[in-house]
Amino acid sequence: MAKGIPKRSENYPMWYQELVKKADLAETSAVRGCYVIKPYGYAIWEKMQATLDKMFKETGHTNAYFPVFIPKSFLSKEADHVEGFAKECAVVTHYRLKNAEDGKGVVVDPEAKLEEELIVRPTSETVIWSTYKNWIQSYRDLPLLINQWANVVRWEMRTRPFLRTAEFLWQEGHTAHSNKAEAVEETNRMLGVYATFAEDFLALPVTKGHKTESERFAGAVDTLCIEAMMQDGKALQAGTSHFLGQNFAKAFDVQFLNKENQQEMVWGTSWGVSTRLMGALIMAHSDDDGLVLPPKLAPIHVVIVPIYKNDEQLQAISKKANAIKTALELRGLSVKFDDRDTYKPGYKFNEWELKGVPVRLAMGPRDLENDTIEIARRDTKEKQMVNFAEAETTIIELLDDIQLNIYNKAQKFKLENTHIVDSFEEFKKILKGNGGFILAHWDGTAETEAKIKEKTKATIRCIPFDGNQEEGKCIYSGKPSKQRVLFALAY
RNA sequence: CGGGGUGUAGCGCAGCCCGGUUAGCGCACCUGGUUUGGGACCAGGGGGUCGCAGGUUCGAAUCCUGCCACCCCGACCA
Repeated sequence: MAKGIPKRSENYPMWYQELVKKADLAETSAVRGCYVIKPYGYAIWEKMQATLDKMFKETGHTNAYFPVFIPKSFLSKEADHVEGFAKECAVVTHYRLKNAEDGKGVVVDPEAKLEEELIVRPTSETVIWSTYKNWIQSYRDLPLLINQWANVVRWEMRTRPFLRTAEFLWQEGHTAHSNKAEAVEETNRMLGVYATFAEDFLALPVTKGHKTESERFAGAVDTLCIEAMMQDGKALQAGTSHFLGQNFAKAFDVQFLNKENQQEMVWGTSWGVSTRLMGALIMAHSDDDGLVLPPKLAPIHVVIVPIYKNDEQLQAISKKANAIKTALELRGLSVKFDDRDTYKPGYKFNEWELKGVPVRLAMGPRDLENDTIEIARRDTKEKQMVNFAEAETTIIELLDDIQLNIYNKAQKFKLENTHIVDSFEEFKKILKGNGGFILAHWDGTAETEAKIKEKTKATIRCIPFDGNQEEGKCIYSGKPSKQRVLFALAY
């Protein structure tokens, strides 16, 4: 076991936080609730960004950037929206400091009070729709498909690295359409992009579905989401895509002239994923030895650790190590030759395992003699000895296998911990035990949903797309229901 | 904002109850040497206004009072 990390099974939250710290992903900062993302953690985020950005462009979107400050009045234009975010906004009231009269530091200059306070964006619908009003006049201006990479601030009471932070990095897509069908299609398309990204890159199986009315995004007509299962059985919302209807168009008076020369309100969508995905990645795959990164998102694919007793051996090993490094790099892989002479091999093995590097190569005197190399995979910790000449192809195949294996393992875990439940007693029993996803009937009312939450802390994560239509009785009220919904404890 | 806890070296902690040499240990760091196929060892070394402010006392990390900060569990949330 990695030194200093608690066991996953013993204290999951602490294991998670320690892992984030020990694997060099992030650390607490001077500002409460704000975290520093360290270079290794940021490198993973950059990989996610690059992949998503490509997918957005492939679906016709372009990037732009809007201001971080939002005039207070903007936020109140959409009633539900302001209600949803009002409680967690950082507000800028002044624009200047001055030297304190007692000579101790600086104070806010009361003379420099802003006429209208500015809100540090918790999300950008309002600034963006106020801008779209100027950009959209005709049906020819539509659809407008924009994405923004940005930071947002939500003043949360309790924070946890990556999962919930006062400031976080994300992308937010904001699109405008001439008709409802097209906007709905866009909402679905982008949820699909997220699901594909989660499954193919994060190696994380997700459940797609609709949020219930009470869990819906503030200002949306419909909120779609992908929900993933963490290793403690809790659910994590990994991405959302909102159909905004004409709510923001009405709030900001965004109209267009259609082909018949009639004014119409624009239809909108918005969708986002955040650095929370980092949390998902960590919690879904890591083990007691540290991170397990899917090759497609690993900043370093292969690390080479030399084992040597003297300079001549190191020279000989370096030559071969650099040869395989170059060969793999030509295949587009990121390879690290760890020739630090300040640490022993055992230390390096543990360190790279902690950091989740998918493949480790070790080469020592024995390998020089036999013309072999040791290949170790992070996910299963299996090692194999192969002829040096075969190393390259073995590694390439191994990386694909690891990506697949990590996904399959997560998928198996998800299936094993998804329960079909027909009584409230069993429902409570499962939540008290290992948790997981619970598929149960619900009468469709917010009252029942709230009661269940109050009694069990479990929430409806989503109404799954792939749920079979079947007659049943609500697990709590006994009233008729047509479809099972997904319940779970959530992050 | 409720309930609990902790502040002592970069990190993790002991010492406090029962006041008394120069405040200690592990990790990390620096120097030298031996090591190197799963977190090396030996020797030497550097680093502290014991959270802050008062008080009690011949004497306070230790006792008392006040303040501050942070963490955990709830409520809130991507």
